[in-house]
Amino acid sequence: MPELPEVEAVVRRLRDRITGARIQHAKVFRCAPAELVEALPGRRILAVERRAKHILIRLSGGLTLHTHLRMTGNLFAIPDARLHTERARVVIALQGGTGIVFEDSRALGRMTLRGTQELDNELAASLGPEPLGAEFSAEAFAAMARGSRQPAKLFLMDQRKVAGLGNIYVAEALFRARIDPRKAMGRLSRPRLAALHKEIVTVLQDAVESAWIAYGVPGRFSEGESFDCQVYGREGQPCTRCGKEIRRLPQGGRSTYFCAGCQR
DNA sequence: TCGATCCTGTAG
DNA sequence: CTACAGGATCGA
Repeated sequence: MPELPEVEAVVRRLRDRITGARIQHAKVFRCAPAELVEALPGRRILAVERRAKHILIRLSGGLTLHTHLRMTGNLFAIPDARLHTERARVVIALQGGTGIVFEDSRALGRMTLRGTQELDNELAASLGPEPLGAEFSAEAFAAMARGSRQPAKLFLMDQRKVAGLGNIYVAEALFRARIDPRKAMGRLSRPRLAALHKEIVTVLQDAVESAWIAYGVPGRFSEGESFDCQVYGREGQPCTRCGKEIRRLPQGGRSTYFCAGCQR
C-alpha cells in the first residue's frame, strides 16, 4: 500500500517517539523472524530513517532494524506495548512502556535485523535517487530515460530508476505531466521529460503533506482518503481536465489509470 | 520483459 | 464465487 509519502509519514511519526529509547523486549507472531526476540533487547535506538520505501531503525551495535511495508504493512508506536491488537506481527517494548508495532495483514512485508553497513550497501546498489533529494536532477533523469524503450509507467515503477514511487503517484505524476503511460520513455522530448521530472517532485511533495496527516497511526490504512487523486481509481469518471473518460489498463500486471484525452 | 508468486482482505 | 489490491522478486 504505502509509497514514499506514506512511508515518510510513518517515519516522522515514529521518530520523535522512539529515538534514544532502549529496547526492553520483542515479541513476534505468525512467522515473523524469531531472531528479533533474542537480538533486540538492550539495544538503543539511535535514529529512524527512510530510504525510498524502506524504513531504517538504526540500533546500537552496528545493526539496523529494516522494515518494508509492501502492500499492507503499517508501523507505529503505542503508549503501552501490552495494548497491541491481534493483528500485530511484531511488538517491540521500550523502556518506559512504549511499544513499536508492526502490523501486516497480507504478510508480504518484512521486518529483519541487518548489519548497518551491509544493508546500506545493498540499498545503495539497488535503488535509484531519492526523488525529493538534491541528487534527483532533471539532467540525471533525462540521462536515464535516454534510449529506454520501457513504457513510462513501468520505467517510473522501477525502483532502480527513481526510488519510492508506486502505482498511485506514478499515475498522478504522468497525468499532471500529460504523458501517456504507454509511451516509451526514451521517446519523450526534453521538455516533456523536464515536465515529468517536475511533476514527480511536486506530486510527492503534495502527497507528503497530506499523507502526514492520515498515515502511520494505529489501525488500518484508509484508502485514498488523504490524497486527492485525479486519475488513480477513477475508471469511468470524467477527466477533471478535459472531460474524457478515465481508462484503466493492465501494465506489468498492475492497473494503470489515465486519461486518453489529455495524456499523449 | 512478461507471468507467476508470495499472502489475506474486501468489494462486486 | 471472482477480481483486485498504494510491492517486489524470481524464473522462463
